[in-house]
Amino acid sequence: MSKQELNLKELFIQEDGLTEKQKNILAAATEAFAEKGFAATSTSEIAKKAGVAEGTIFRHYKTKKDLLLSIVSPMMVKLMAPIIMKDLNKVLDHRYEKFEDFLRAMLENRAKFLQENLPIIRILIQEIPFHAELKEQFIEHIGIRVLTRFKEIIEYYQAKEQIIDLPSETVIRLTASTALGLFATKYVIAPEDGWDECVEVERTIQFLMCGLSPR
Amino acid sequence: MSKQELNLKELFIQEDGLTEKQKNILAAATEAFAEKGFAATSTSEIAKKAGVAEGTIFRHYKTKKDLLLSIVSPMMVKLMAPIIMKDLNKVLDHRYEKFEDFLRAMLENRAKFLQENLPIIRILIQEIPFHAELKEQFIEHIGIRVLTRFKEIIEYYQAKEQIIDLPSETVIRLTASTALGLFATKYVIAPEDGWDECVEVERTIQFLMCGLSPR
Amino acid sequence: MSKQELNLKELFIQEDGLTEKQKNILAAATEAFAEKGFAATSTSEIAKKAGVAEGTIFRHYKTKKDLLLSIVSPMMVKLMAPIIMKDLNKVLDHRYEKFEDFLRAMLENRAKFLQENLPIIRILIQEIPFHAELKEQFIEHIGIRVLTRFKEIIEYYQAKEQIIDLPSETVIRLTASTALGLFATKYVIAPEDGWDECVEVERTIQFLMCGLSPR
Amino acid sequence: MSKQELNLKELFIQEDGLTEKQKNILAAATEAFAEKGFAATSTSEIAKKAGVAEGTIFRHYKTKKDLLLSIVSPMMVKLMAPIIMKDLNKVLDHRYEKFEDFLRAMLENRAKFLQENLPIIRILIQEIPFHAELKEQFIEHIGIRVLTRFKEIIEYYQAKEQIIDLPSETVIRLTASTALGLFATKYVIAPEDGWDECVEVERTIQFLMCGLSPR
DNA sequence: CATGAATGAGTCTTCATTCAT
DNA sequence: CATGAATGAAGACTCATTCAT
Repeated sequence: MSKQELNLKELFIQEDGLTEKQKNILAAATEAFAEKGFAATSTSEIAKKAGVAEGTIFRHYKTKKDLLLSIVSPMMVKLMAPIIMKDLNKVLDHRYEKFEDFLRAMLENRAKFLQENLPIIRILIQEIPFHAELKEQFIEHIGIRVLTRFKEIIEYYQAKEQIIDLPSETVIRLTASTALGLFATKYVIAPEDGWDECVEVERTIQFLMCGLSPR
Repeated sequence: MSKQELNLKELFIQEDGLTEKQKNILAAATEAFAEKGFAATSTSEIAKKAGVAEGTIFRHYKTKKDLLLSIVSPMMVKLMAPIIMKDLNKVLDHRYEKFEDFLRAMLENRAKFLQENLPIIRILIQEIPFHAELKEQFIEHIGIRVLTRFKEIIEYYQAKEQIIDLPSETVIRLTASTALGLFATKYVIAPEDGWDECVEVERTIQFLMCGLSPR
Repeated sequence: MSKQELNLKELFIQEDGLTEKQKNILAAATEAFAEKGFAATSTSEIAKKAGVAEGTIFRHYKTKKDLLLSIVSPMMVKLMAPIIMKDLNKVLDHRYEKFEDFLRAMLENRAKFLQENLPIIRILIQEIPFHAELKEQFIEHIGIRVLTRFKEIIEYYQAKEQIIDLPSETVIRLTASTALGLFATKYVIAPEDGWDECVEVERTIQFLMCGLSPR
Repeated sequence: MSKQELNLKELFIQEDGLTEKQKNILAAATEAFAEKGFAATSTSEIAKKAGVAEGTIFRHYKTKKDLLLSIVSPMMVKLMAPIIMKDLNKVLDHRYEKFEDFLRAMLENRAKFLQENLPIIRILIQEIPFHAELKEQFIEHIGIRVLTRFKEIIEYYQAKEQIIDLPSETVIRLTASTALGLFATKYVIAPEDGWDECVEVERTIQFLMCGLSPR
């Protein structure tokens, strides 16, 4: 069993009511889906990787798609949204006086979340275009709820005249693009050359602060 | 035949040395791959959609993967890289005195390119993680060549002290993230609510100009 | 189910660890291969004849060629070589004083073996030219081992001055040709007219005895 | 074009009324059939090897099987039988006084014939079991006619009391087996070790002379 | 005549899923 | 609960053959 696999198993270990075999299946499926894509992964492959019989998969997950949803949905429903909410509360409770501090805290926090859930997020991003349920769930759990939350925050800092008075959607778009670009560079492109995370994060924050400063 | 299909056929009509059937196949495959993904699309499906026998596909494209590469490779090799190069030359030849003008021109030009090649670019983005050849081609044709060109341009404007003196890679990252975020919002997220393209483009440019202005 | 098929099934019934379906598959494949040749037999045909789903064949035999080897290899590895060895020991242990007695015993024994394994031997003979693995196995199991054994026997009778003092390879060639010609006539050519086996065997033995008598 | 191929083309060059392309097709098909078997050879393969378009094959030979028969039938109808007859006449005209001389002449003559037509004879042997037409033709052209001729000859020498007074069929069987075994050893088995043709031929003749001598 | 694009039935093989053990 | 043999529909791909050029 590879190191990667072990990490994946740990991801599902906190889940309750899951037998050892179920965790194995989820871990194996996650690894395979992330690597080859949902459609190109066979259930027999997952079974072999998980060390269970093919039938066992279907005892726990009615269909292959069910298995996908069982991996990806909780990530949105149970993990992502609540964590975000909780974190956001923390963020606000701390009452970061400056938008810059809020930004720095968020970036750090999301970076950690990403790091820990990379394979599942990969699957989510790759499969969303092909599965209507996923798209709906995403819009419901992430889209609407998270967006609403962010709007409040943006408006909070706009009221304090720390950031430019554009529509909050636009501010979120610009901020999110910049942040996602940072993470994408780190995980998709960077590996090769010298990537100094801290420095790049700081540059990104300064860029955002300047770009969003009130005119 | 749907309107979408007709548009796709037009995309391949300019290609020379392709029979009518080949163009049908490419259009059908492009539509299907973009819609369901490469792995989830069957060759029989493509054949039906293209109005040809399944065998006909394999007369022209040795394997299903060959068909994918025949759609996506020219997009990189023949279309993307050269167009970018040519456009960039135009950009520089025009000697946009201000970085802002360059930015505006680029954004407009790329938006048009995207619009015209959306389905193929979709496929490219979705399939790159699963096909080593695509990744290699992308790095070779887009990654290295385009990046090099952009570096020169960034350094040109840095020398003119119009933009901040960060490493050109960082400037490119920030600019590209913001631009891609703009396009992504337009194509993936926006459709629903009122999206005023011109305004958003202008806001994005202002954001970039401020974010990248020399301190 | 034809009588032939039943006979074939009996051939595989002694094999252990084979399910009923596997035996059906082997019997059906043997019959089909013998009748139409390996390349001209389709797996769907075998499945139908065996009364199983096509997928079932591939659960037990990874490829069609695997199925061929599973029929033909054991015939060489497990059956032919050992039986020959055992029989030859019996032959020598009986210490047939006269070469003629040895010849008669061998002919009778091999005739029985042939009779029982005719279809598989047909396949073996027909497919050997097209499958390198078969050729190699044949050389290893039959060619070298059997030939070595025969040489010893020939030399034994040469030492006793019962047969002519030619190179043992030549004696084996002449004897084998004559024996195989006998069997070939029986199975390939004869069926039609009156074929008195006993008489022909005796004539063949007399022919060999005279042909190989010391000058 | 390989040396083998050139030889094969020469084989068909004497045929009249055949265009260059037809000869190419026959040569290519002969080589391919002999190498991989009829069923495992595709017409496209033959077309490529012959340097013609696929359609060209079907212009000259209605079906693939037709092509097989066009290669193999003349070998029996035009070449084999007549040659045998003519040769046999020569043999008898020479009035070989001794059976031994006849045997030696025949062996030499057939060896040459085999040598020159090896690939086609290979195909004939391999495909006869699977094609009823071939079997019929063989029986008609070779079986009956040749057998009848040989019978006369055997009886001729029996009358002269040079060979044993067994049924002529039996004498032919014994002689043919021995001769075929000689050729088989030469072409199928021998290549490896030192095979002294002349010596082996002589030994074979002596073996036959002794085996068939009147008691 | 020769071509080679087109065909669609057919090939081997894989798949998700079921069910008796 | 877990298993893995069994399934048959579907997958990618090949084939012999046809026909317009």
